[in-house]
Amino acid sequence: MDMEPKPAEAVPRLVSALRTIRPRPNAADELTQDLIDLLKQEGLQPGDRIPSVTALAGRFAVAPQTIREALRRLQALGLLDFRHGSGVYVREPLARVIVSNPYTGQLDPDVLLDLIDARLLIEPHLACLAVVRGGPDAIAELERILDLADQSLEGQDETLSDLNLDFHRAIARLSGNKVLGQTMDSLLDLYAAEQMMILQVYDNRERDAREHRAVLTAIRGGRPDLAAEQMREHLTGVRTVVEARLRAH
Amino acid sequence: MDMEPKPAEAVPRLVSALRTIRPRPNAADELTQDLIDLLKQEGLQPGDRIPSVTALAGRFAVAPQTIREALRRLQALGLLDFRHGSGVYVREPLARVIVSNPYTGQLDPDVLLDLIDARLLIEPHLACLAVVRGGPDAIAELERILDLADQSLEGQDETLSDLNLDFHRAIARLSGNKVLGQTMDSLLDLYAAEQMMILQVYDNRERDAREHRAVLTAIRGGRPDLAAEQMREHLTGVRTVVEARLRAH
DNA sequence: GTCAGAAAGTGACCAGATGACTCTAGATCA
DNA sequence: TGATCTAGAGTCATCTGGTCACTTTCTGAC
Repeated sequence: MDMEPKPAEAVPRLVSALRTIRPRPNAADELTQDLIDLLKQEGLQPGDRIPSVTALAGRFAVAPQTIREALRRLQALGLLDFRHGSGVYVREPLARVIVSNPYTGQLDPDVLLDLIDARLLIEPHLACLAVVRGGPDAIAELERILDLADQSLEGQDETLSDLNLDFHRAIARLSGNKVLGQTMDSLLDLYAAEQMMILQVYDNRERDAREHRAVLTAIRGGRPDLAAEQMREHLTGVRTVVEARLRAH
Repeated sequence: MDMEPKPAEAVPRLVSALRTIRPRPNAADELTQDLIDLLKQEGLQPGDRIPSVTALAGRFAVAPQTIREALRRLQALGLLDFRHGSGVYVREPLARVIVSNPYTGQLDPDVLLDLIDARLLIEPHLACLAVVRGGPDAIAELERILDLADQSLEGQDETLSDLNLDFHRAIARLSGNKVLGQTMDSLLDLYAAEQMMILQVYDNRERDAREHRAVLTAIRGGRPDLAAEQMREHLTGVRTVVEARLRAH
């Protein structure tokens, strides 16, 4: 029963002819969609700078504040990156469909365990797919990440942690399933934030390195079931350690 | 320096004493976090109205526009709902960690298939968990949804579609894993939007109803493996239909 | 009691201005 | 020559103050 009294004068979308008058309520709502369409159309990639707020305001014939509100939404979704005095930059592929909430403070312990359980369901399957779809160059990439991690075994906590997560992300990407890849990216974002906060000294460096190598070996050997099993064992170990650590506190 | 004539009466931040002076750049960044903390602390639930923009501006001693930018981010994450002339309302549990991008236009065909494959990995597992964790009242809820769906078999497309998706969401919630539950909610949001756009007349009503009943029967019978298998079969069927439909076009 | 209309509250948006930060092209200096 | 410093332009961050649109509520007439 939605007989809208809204006059709804067919609005010409971006590209060329701009609308003459933008209907009052929720210009920013449509603007957000229009903006992302425009940025996609211009083929902007992560790292690229988008036009300035004032330029966009001129282009869409709205006030700069309205543009800012629309861009803020895309920032919340992790798609854009604001840099004071410099500009607004693309951060993630603009077609990304699944994202994580960047404003979750510290996760509840049970949510953290749910998160690991989710990884435990998804990642072994991805490792399996990675065997099927991974070419030589992809395997070389995985190897490169683990080599860098080995070199950082004695170094910064954060660097090593990032590299280890990169390994997991790379496998997710390798699976070829974009949705699952983005889902894993989001889950790992959450996990990384948590790791920085309460798992700072979770120091199973050698063990992580060993288990990651085992996964890579299985992938290189073309053994999907083994890759899944190694990944499962690895994450089960992680879960055990995290659970013990949560209890300790 | 910004020697503001502003008296800067020590702003009483939430909880207790926080920073005295808010650093100029990116007030909205911290504001977003502070706002969500405040709303959580006040125990606001989905459906509740949050304080007005001007009230919040006064409370945090910033301009209304700054509050708006912060709230826009939470809107993009699906946590808040702006209603012109009425107020801003809580839409989702504020602790939600995984969300979908509401500004994805039409999904690429391969992404849509990836989406179904993701469901195919996750949902059978959730159906299995639902058997273990589901009590009598939960099963009654599932039954209620399917009964309503049956009554809508001849009615609105959209109503039936919503009910069918509700069935899947309910099972995801039943699993007890909050992260996987939210992940499924996000995936189903994407699927629902797509369904509205290109699968309008995907009309396997009776078949859907039958297969949903089969899943429910397995859950009620306390047979986890069977529930997973029925869910897998159901989704495999969906995938086949969607794939055929995509090829047809 | 019902209904229409006024009034208040609230969001949507614009215009204009100031401050702060980044980046770069010249100018300066060793 | 080459490195360093500086001034300026470009850009984001925020404030102030206003107008309009929509919703909700209350009031008064019927």
